[in-house]
Amino acid sequence: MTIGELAAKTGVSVRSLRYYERQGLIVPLRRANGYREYSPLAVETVETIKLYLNLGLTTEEIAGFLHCVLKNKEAFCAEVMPLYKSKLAQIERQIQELSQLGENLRQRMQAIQQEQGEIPQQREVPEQRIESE
Amino acid sequence: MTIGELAAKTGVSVRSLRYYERQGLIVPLRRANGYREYSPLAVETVETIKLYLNLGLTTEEIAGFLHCVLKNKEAFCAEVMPLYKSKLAQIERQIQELSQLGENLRQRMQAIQQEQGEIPQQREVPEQRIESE
DNA sequence: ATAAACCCTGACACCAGTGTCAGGGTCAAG
DNA sequence: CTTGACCCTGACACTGGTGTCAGGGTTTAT
Repeated sequence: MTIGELAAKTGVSVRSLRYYERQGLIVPLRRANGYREYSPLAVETVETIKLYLNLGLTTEEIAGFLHCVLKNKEAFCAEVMPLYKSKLAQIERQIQELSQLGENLRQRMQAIQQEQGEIPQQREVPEQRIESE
Repeated sequence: MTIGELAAKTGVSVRSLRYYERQGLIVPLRRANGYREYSPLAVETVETIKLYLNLGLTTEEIAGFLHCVLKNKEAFCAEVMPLYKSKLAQIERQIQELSQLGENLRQRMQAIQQEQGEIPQQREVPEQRIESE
């Protein structure tokens, strides 16, 4: 199977397949002419990679346990749980930060609306101040 | 005031001040020797930039209304509200996506723990499958 | 034999802000 | 006059996955 055929079967671009290879996720054989030769199992491998990418893992993280989960059930791969835990913690940190940002934005928006309510006549904006004055 | 002095007063690195200048946020005068010369007002300007960066705005977005808010109250700058609204919507989208990711992770973690509970004997991992086999 | 469709590698671009280095000028205190 | 501290510009790196192009080789069907 050539890279183009694998791309068609999995919906992953040729570009991305070559990137996964560089990341050590899927390393095909080579034909005499230099073309990549993928085994039929490669389809399942790529689908697995897609699954973990959709879980928010990076290719580098996936590289750490992909070989294991291709041969075993996820539960047998000791690398997986700690990774999921730290990834989940990281996601929750990000949500926390974004929530704080959103709260700040809401407060500012509310403050603006109050000011506009207090001074309904919309004053026109004067000329801008330039730092180099 | 030189760029180093402004950096010391604001806690913003020299590198970042030059970046803000390239983004059009703060444009100082130049001395005869080419050194940047900042007015005392530059401190306030940089503090304002910091405030908006902390709100999650980009330098490009800040550039669109910075001149206005330096001269007026925020409420008088028509550019601000729509920007806040779209930024807030964007943040909420990101939170939504992260929450979905986290939910998926939690479900996988739970599934793993159930499997481990059902099959307590920890089988050792066999040799890895290599794609190029 | 030629054209179309495929393959190869290497490289730049994107996003955003910052660190850091190279290579060179300036200024102030000793 | 020399030294150290400061300033200048330009450039690369980082993050992470993908698009895209250049420049070139291969294969397949006509």
